[in-house]
Amino acid sequence: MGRPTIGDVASAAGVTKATVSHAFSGKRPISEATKARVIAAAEELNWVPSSPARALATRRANAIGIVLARDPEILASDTFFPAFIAGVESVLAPREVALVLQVARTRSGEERAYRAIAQGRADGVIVLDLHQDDWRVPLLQGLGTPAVLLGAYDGQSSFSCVRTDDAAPVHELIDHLLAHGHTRIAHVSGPMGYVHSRVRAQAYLERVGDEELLRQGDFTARSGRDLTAELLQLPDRPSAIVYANDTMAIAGLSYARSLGLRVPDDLAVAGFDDDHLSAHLSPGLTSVSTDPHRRGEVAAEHLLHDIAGGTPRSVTLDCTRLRLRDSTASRR
Amino acid sequence: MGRPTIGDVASAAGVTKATVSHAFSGKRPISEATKARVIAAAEELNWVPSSPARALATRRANAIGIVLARDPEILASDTFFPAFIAGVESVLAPREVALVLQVARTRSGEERAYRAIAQGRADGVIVLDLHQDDWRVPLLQGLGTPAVLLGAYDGQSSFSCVRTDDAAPVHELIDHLLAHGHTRIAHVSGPMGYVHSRVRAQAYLERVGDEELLRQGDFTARSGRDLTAELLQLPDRPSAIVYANDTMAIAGLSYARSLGLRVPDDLAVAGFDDDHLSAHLSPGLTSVSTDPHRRGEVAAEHLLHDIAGGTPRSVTLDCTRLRLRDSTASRR
DNA sequence: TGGTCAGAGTAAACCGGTTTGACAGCAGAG
DNA sequence: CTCTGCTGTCAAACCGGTTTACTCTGACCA
Repeated sequence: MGRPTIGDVASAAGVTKATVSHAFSGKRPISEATKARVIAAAEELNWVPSSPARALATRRANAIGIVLARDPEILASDTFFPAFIAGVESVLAPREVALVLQVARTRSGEERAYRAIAQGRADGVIVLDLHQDDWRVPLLQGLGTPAVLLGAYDGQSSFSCVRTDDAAPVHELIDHLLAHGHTRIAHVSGPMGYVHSRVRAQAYLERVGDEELLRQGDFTARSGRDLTAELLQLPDRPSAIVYANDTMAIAGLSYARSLGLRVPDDLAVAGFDDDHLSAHLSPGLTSVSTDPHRRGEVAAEHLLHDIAGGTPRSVTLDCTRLRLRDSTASRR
Repeated sequence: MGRPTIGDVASAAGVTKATVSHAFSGKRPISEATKARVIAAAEELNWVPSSPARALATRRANAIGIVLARDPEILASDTFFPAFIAGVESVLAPREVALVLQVARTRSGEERAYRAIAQGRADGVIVLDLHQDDWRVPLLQGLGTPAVLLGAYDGQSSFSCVRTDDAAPVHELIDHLLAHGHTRIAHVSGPMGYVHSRVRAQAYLERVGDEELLRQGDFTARSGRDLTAELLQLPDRPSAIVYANDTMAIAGLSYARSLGLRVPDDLAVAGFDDDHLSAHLSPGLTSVSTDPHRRGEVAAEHLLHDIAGGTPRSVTLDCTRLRLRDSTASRR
């Protein structure tokens, strides 16, 4: 005999499947005596309801999904992701909801993954790394799957949104640099397709005015290094570089140093994300902490709320903070 | 009408459910003409088979599980985890197998999670953070669930094992320190319940001989700091400290510096795990890289192999490498 | 004394797939 | 000309739960 089924429990307790089901769900009154017998039998047999069977019958997977389009390699060096997942799980775990993770490399694979989720693998999804006019939003809307968008979506959507104010800390940072005498401030952004990259770059431009010192990177250490090299070769090189994440900032910082430049005296450097080691670098790396843990919690809460039938709500979290450290200390 | 079912596709194509199923699975011969009609109908309706239904019928979830007993907070600052997941996913993604992640805080929650997986949420599990005589091994054996153990399990088990040689790089490191004149070398370990912590500590003891300078930490920055403080207060304080992970090492390093000690001149420091930023610290942190990505790949491959009915196999990967950097440079 | 109603439980339908057994039609062998 | 075998399809059973419709008691009320 394989794993025990509800039928085994039922006959062990001398009742029918329906009674066992009701005894556990409480959706129908069951006498105390019977309930006790059922529970004892279930315990005896070590019965746990089959989740596919339950999912099929209730149309609830008791799971939420996240589809990652990122290259697994990039995932690995990302500081945002584990903290975000941890936040999500801290909400999911007590309710015994599982998290289904799927990585897709191609657009069609990604689409299949979302479809698979929509038809039963999970009850809803959290959408990360929003693009402008992201195609996933209409897709999910068409599929009728509850979803929570992380970041600002500018189109129409009936989904909950969890936003943060990324512009404010960038403004604050640039104002700080300007106030300390920097006149040529560069920015190494993330891919402009991402809404969050664009918002940061936009905030930079609002203060700096033109795109002369704006370079588009891709969040990898390699691009941080290469674009730093490019910027430092300019005839009138920047005295400060603001990167869209810490990984690029650190790669840039190391490279500048390898040229003999001193940080912050010859070049001020700032990142974004506040990797947990950034405070321990030497000099400490100025960065913007974004509390991905909290964002994970809130996103998960909103999603569960929507799945339960609540009306989608959008929030803007106040959780971005500029962390000034020595890499942008005053110039002597 | 809700999402299309196989029945909708069948009637659209003018055949029965069985024919649709066979047309896709190829388990029975179907004429080219019919097959084309079925596929067209499915495409037209945007049909994707319901995974709970399929899972129920085939007893295959097409997913593998990982249960994390770690506190979500610790997860967030862990460098091993995202890279490991990335490795796992790089094997899973092309086969369209999903990864089900469950975090449990209590022992009973953890047990429920494993039971839930065993009865259908997933087809197998990867077991992380092995303890000595880990209770999960007999549990999973009893449940009959395929599993892959990450690390050495000393008891009997019929599971595949993916091991690494953690002792060799520790030996190499300590020999290096001894060769450079260090006589008092301390070790801040992880919790001794973990096999990997124990292996590292054991390797340390094999070279150092006694436990006087061995302290048990818990992988958090806080414990790294506190135990460093304790060690540095000793009358005959150590000249080198080897930590069981980078997070503790960095916290210890910062603390030592805050006391005015110079690294490596007054105190040599080494970590374990080789966080991607460790090479960029200043001084660069000596550490041991363990290639979690590769371990994830291999673990996933073994698990899929076992799920498919293969006989479990154990491997020892040669993927730990000592990375000597300035934090343990020669004393002047 | 008959009617209503709540409580406890049963039997069967259903969720959406897969798989098995049966069968019709047709080709080739004996 | 029948028998066998193969191809292509259908109908029904099955996976393991949940849910609905229904039955049977016994208590309460008028």
